[in-house]
Amino acid sequence: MATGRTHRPATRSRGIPEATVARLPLYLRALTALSERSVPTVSSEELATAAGVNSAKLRKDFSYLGSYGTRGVGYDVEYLVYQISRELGLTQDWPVVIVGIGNLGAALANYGGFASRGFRVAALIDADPEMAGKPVAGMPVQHTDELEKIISDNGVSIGVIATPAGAAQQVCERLVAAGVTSILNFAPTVLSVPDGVDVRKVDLSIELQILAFHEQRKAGEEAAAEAALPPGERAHPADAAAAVDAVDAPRDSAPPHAASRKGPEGDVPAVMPA
Amino acid sequence: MATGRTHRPATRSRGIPEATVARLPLYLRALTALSERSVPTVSSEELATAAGVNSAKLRKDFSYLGSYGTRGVGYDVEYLVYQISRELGLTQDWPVVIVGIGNLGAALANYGGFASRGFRVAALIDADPEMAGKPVAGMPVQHTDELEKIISDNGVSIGVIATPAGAAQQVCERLVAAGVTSILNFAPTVLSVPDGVDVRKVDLSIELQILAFHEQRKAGEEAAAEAALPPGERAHPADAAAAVDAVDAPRDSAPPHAASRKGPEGDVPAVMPA
DNA sequence: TGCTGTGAAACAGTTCACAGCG
DNA sequence: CGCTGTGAACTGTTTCACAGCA
Repeated sequence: MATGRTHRPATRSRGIPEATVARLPLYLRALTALSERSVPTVSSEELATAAGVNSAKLRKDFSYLGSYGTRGVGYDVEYLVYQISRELGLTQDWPVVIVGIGNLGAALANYGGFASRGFRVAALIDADPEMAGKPVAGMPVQHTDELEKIISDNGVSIGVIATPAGAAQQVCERLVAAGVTSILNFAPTVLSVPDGVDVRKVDLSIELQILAFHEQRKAGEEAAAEAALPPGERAHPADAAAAVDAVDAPRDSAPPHAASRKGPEGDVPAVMPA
Repeated sequence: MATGRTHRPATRSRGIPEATVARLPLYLRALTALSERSVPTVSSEELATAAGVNSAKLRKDFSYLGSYGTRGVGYDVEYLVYQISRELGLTQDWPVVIVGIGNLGAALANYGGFASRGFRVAALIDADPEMAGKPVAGMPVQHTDELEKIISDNGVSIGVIATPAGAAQQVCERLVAAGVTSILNFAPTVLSVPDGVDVRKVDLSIELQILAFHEQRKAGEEAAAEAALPPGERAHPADAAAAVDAVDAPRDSAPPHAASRKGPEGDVPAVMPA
């Protein structure tokens, strides 16, 4: 996902693993909730539950930041909130621009969670001249022509792309040329960026497709369980899934395109060839 | 993220790694684009570039699905589209419900990428009686009271939660009780679900926070480069980041809460203790 | 005593590099 | 000869289990 690690020769310390970084916001959210309830301290166990991870992982994660806990007691909530915020760079304000004010862009502009944690929407930008001047989330939409000026006037380094796929790469290039070095991409396309620019993507339909994969597999397992095949050469889950498939029959798109192929077994894979 | 792997003792084959599954939609998208341009075959190199990964990874990924390529030539685009679609379970139709028709929910309802790849929005559900009956994306919003009936009447197994955080867990429980086994959660909260239910989450502010982390680090590295400290005991990037911090001064939230702490070095870590 | 912090083991994912097939 | 398919090495992440401190 995020790319462009500036090759640091691992000079000991301060190499916080990417996986850990990705969880810090989760911990922060849980801690903020505790803080609001004026809970003074938490154990790794409690906090881990609240954040939806296991406690060993949480402790390991925190160990990369330093020794902020007290043995026998736990972690001081306020202090941890501060340390994690600082580590994430949230003790400063990050102006962001949102480019592409369609349904999604507008929803993002209205999303409160943005402002609440160190991010400030500096501008909304859209290519449609009709949109220009119209208020969205209490802020006038500006035209793409202004993009470069907006970026430099506001010192924006984080851009959010919510344009259609076709426009994304071009917008991305303009953002980068204007000085943006981190991009959150909602357009369903791969962005190519120069080294040193980070891109993270959020793709709704990809997430659904991943769920569908697991869903299909579950259906397969049920079927397999019900079928109660004789043991020995037991069917593996995918067979059952394939069976379900056969019942439903291929829906749209490319039909099997004849045999003459060497997939595991024509189209309905049985047991993998040894 | 996705949980509830039904412990299969790895009876050889058909254990497609989660990381690979997460990339299949990416390959599929790239392949679909090629297919539309009537490109008959691609090499791993070309396809990898289009999908934004490296070719070794792509070949390894495909090797989990079977041997679908031709040595010396590449992959047949149409055939691969079909195989990946099938593997992902997209040869069947998945009805989904969207719960929570606020800005984001409405944007999701209007999002075309849903329908285009095997997913069909079966219903839009909201708790607000005012919303009931109103058309969103050409479809009347239904009240939460109908949730259970909608799920079972349509055989929905995938639910999308776009409610405020406070309502998410409750909605989740109702969805699960009604038969949903895969959930895509946009609410900024941790959902707890029984075994066998998959949850994937999309959290805008988390993505931004991860970007902020890297952004801060970049700023730190620049500063370190400019400062040109004497070599030998070279400052590591975090020091510079801390320095930036000091200039900006802690913004909102918890102040340092005094010394008496054993973090790397009080509040402004210098060089890590040996 | 109860909890953190962390080495060490286990596991997952990526990259390398090349054998082997069309 | 060019490209796939894949063992093997490597890198990153998670989990275990327990020493050690408050």
